[in-house]
Amino acid sequence: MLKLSRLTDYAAVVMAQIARHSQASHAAADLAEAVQLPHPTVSKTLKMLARAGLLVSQRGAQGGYRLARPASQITAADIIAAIEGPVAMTECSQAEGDCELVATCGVADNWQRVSLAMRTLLESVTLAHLADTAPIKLPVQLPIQTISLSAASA
Amino acid sequence: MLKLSRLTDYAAVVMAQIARHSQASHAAADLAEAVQLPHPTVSKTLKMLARAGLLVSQRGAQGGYRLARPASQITAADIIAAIEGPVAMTECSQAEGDCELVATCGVADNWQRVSLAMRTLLESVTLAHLADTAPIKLPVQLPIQTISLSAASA
DNA sequence: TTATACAGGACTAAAATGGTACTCAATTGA
DNA sequence: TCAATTGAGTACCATTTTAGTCCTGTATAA
Repeated sequence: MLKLSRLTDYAAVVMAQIARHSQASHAAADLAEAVQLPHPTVSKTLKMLARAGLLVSQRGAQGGYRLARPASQITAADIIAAIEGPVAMTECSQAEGDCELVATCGVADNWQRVSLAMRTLLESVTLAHLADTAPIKLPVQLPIQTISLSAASA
Repeated sequence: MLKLSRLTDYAAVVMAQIARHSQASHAAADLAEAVQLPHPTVSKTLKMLARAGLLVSQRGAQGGYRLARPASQITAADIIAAIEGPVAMTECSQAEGDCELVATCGVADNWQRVSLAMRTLLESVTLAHLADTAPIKLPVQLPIQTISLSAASA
């Protein structure tokens, strides 16, 4: 299904919630209440997002989380990477050389190109888009063979 | 990481192997040998691909698997769907109405649009592309807001 | 100094995934 | 018609990943 993990899904929802009131500081408990999810889980998600540099945290009374930068400068790829690690479709498209089947595989190169295209797509979607109630406008897909990714990337 | 499962990865490799010699019938054991993977696992993968209608199987002596249609008419999305089910990024983008958090979620619509764009991308990559040793040419990504997906799909 | 709120880590339960084994069914051809 | 070949189906187990909880520590504001 190529699905996001549930935590990643939560992360997106929570980030959107924060983005909609980006001036204020948000306590984990308040956010959990707002999005109707278990407190400890939301808390865990927030910690991961903060460690990835997408949120900044403030301890103590009146503390909480705020966006580390404007919502328009945080991408879907950032959020996914914060929870699941770098966006990559196959093992070998993240860690080079770990796969001892390269010889018999024969599709590695092409999967990596597809993977790159997906990452590009996810990088073109910002938190501002996600949080917006208006429909996102996504890049148009021109017919195949308009451009060679190999030329563009390598 | 938004990764494919290992079985899906195997499926792609095996399909590419078959596509490169699409005239012949391929026994599961031969394919396993060719791609250097455990027989039972390859066999399982082949069965799933056959059940999804991507391969046709022939029992008995001299039997084996063949492509159900030309490699240019089998897409990456087909292969992924055969093993993992329909391509969808979130729970709610496949089964409508199952999520009781719609009210507090606020990002469902937009995730679905992203999901659709990813599916479109995967549908634009065919088995013929994957099996080819030459680099795939992927659709060019024009700058955002060129076209509204909502207008295109809904 | 006390209440608030995040940080970090350990731990457990549940689910998905991957892999194996075994038996059955179909086809070919001797 | 029988034996060899090869896929089909199913049940099972091991491992890993994921999700969720809890506890203790630490920083901050009032």
